[in-house]
Amino acid sequence: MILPVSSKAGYVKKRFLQRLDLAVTLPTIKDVARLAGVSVATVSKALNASGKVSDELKARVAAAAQTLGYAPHASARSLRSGATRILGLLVADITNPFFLRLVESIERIASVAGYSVILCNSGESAEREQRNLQMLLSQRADGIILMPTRETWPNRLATLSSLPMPAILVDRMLDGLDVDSVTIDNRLAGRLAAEHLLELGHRRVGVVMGSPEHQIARHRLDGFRDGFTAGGLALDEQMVCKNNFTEAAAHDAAIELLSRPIRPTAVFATNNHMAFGVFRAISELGLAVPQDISVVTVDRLPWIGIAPAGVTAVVQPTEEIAQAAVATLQDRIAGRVDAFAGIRSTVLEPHLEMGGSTSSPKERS
Amino acid sequence: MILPVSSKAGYVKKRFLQRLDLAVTLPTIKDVARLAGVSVATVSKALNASGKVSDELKARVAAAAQTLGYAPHASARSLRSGATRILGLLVADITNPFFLRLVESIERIASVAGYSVILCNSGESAEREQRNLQMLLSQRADGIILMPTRETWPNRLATLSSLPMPAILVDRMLDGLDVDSVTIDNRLAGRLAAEHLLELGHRRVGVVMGSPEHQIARHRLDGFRDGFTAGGLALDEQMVCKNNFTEAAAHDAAIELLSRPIRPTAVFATNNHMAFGVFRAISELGLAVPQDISVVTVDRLPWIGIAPAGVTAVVQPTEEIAQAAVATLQDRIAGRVDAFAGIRSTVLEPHLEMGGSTSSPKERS
DNA sequence: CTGTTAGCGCCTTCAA
DNA sequence: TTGAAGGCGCTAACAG
Repeated sequence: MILPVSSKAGYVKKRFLQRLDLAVTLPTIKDVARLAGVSVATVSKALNASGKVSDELKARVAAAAQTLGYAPHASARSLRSGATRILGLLVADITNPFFLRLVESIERIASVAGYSVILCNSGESAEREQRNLQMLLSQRADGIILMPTRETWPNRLATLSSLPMPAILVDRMLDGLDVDSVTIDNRLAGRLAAEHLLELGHRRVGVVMGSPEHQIARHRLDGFRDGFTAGGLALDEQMVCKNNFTEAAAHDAAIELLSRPIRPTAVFATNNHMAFGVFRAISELGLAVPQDISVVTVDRLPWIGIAPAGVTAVVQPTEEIAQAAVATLQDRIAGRVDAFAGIRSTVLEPHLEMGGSTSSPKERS
Repeated sequence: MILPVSSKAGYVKKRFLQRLDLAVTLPTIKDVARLAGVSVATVSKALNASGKVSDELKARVAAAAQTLGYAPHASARSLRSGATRILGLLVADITNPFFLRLVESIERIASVAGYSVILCNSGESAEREQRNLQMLLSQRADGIILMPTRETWPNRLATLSSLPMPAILVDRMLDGLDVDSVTIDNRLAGRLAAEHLLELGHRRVGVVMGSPEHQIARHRLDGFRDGFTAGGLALDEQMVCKNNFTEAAAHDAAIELLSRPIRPTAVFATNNHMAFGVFRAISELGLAVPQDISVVTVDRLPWIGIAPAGVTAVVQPTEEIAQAAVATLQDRIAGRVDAFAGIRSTVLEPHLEMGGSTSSPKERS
C-alpha cells in the first residue's frame, strides 16, 4: 500500500502536527482526485454512489482510491454530514454471560448495518456510567444502547431522558423513563419454568431469587407462582428464598433449603448468578443432578458442566433482542419513528431449552 | 439541560441537514463563547487549559459550558488535531473467557487514560477481521490492539505491517510480523503445571492439547515436558493427546485417555476449551475430582463449578497484559518509542493458582 | 454529467 | 491576556 504525502503537506503539516516524524499522512480525497484526474466532488460522488457519475469515471476513481489505499476520513465525513455511524454500547457488567452474548450479537448486527460500536463497560458503577455517557455525547454517537446499572443515582432519569441522541434500553426497564426498550416477558419465563417442572411431576419445589423489589426477579417469581396456580397447586412460600444479591448468598440459601428435613425435589433459580450458587451448594451436599434434585434456571451458564447434557433453562432470545434493539435505534436515527409518537416497548418471548439438569422426581419412601 | 440552537442555524441548517426535525442541534463552542461574552479562541484555551487565560474568564467559560451542557465535538477536534483518542480492539473471539477478561481490563484502563474503545469481534473469521481493520482505518483510530484470528489469510502479514497507526499484538504472536506484542511465557506456564503435579506426587500424567503446530500449545507442552525432565522423570508421550481443536475433540480424547487400563492420575489441559472437554469426560465417566483424577489447566473457567474450591490453573496476568498493551500503544502514539528502534516484545509471567481440582494421587492396589 | 465553492466545529498561529 | 482568521477532509448545493 502506498501512502503518498498529501498535497501541501510539505509546508502546511509542519505547522500543525505534533507527532511530526511518526505521523504518516494518509491519502485524502484530493490525492485520489489528482490521480484520477477529476475534481474532489466527483470522487465523493463516485465513491458514495450519490449523484450521477459516468461509469468510466467511477471506475477510474475506484482504481485511484485502490492504488492509494484511500480510506475516507470518518471524522471529516461526520463533521460534514452530521452522522457518525457510531453506536454506543453501555453495558452494566460485561462479565455476565447473558450480557456478553448480547454484546456479541449487537456488535455483529451493528457491524453488518455499517455501524461501529464503542464499548463502554460501567461495571455496575454509576460514576463510570455517567462518564461514559458524557464521552459518547462528545463522540456524537448516532444512538446508544443501554444495559443500565442497577444502582440508581441522582438525576439519573433526567440525564438519560435528556440525551440528545436516540437511546434504547435493553433487558432492564427503568420505571418512569420515556425511552424505547427491548425486554423479555419475565412472567412468561417464570411460567415456563413452572410448567416444565409440573409436567415432570414435581410438586414440592423451591425458588432461589434476588430481591422482589427488583422488577425482573419479581416478575419471574410471579410467573412461576402463576404456573403452579394454573396447575391447581400452590407454591409453598416457605420454600421461596428471597433477597440473595450475590452468588454467595444464593449458595447459602440453597444449602439451607436443601438441608431441610423435607427437601424440595426441584429448584428454580431466577438467574444465572443464583443458579451458580445453587449448583455449588448441590455439589457440596453431595447431591446428584438430576437424580436427587432438578434445577431449572433463567439464562445459560456456558461453562457449568455439572450435568452432562447441560442445564435446563428458560433462555432469552439474545439474537432477537439484539436485532430489535439495533432496528429500533435505526428507525429512530432515520426519523422513521415520530419522536412524539410515544415510546416503543418491544417485549420478546423466552423459551425453554431442555438440558440434563431436570427429570422426574424419584419417589421417596 | 438546555439545548440552544446554534448561531446561524435558522437559515443555514435547513440547507444542510437531512435529519431535520429530529436533529437536536447541540451547543457549539460559539454558543459557549457568546454566553460567556468572550471569543471562541478563549473558550478553547480555557477549557483545554492551554495558553494563558485569566482565572476569572476561565470560571466564566466553565460556567457557560456547564449551563449549556456543552460537549466538545470529537470529530471536529480530531479533524483539527489529527488524533481521535480512539483505540481499536480487534478480538478473535470474545466468547472465550480469557479474551473477555482482557477486553474488560483493556476497556477500563483505556477509559481511564482518556481513550474510547471501538470493539470489533471477528469471531475467528478472517473476512470480518479484514473489514474491521478497514473500518478502524477510516475511523483513524490512534492505535489498534489485536487479538488475532487463528486463520491465516493471504496478504495478512502485509496488511498488518502496513497499518498506518501503531498496533500491538496480544496473546498470540504472529511469526514474521514486526509489530509490538504482549504475551506470556507459555513454556513457563507448562513448567508451573508440571512442577505442581510433581510436588503433589503425580508420576503418571496425561496431556490434552491442541495442535503442536500452534506456537502457544507447543510451548506449553514443551514447558510441561521440561518440568518433568527437570524433576528427573520422563513424560510418557503415549499419554499426550494432540490435535484436539474443539472442546468436543478434547472430550473424546479424554474419554479415551481415562478409559485406558493404566490411567493417569492427573491431566494437564493446555487451555480452557480443552479443560472443559476434560471435565465433561470426567463427569461422564463418573470419576471424582480430585480424588480419582487431578486436573490442572491454563486459564480459568469462570462458571465451571465442578470442584468445590474451583480449578487449579496456571493463570495469565490479565490485568498486567492489558496494562502493558495500553502503555506500549500510548508510547508509540506519543512517539516516545522510536519507530525504527525495533519492536517491543513484552513477555509476562503466568502464575499458578491453587484450586480444588488437584491433590495427591491415591495409592492404587 | 462534472466542477467550484462554502462551511461543518475546533484549535492554533499571529496580531493586537 | 484576548481576538480574528485559516484550514483539517469531506459533502451538498449550485453553476456550468
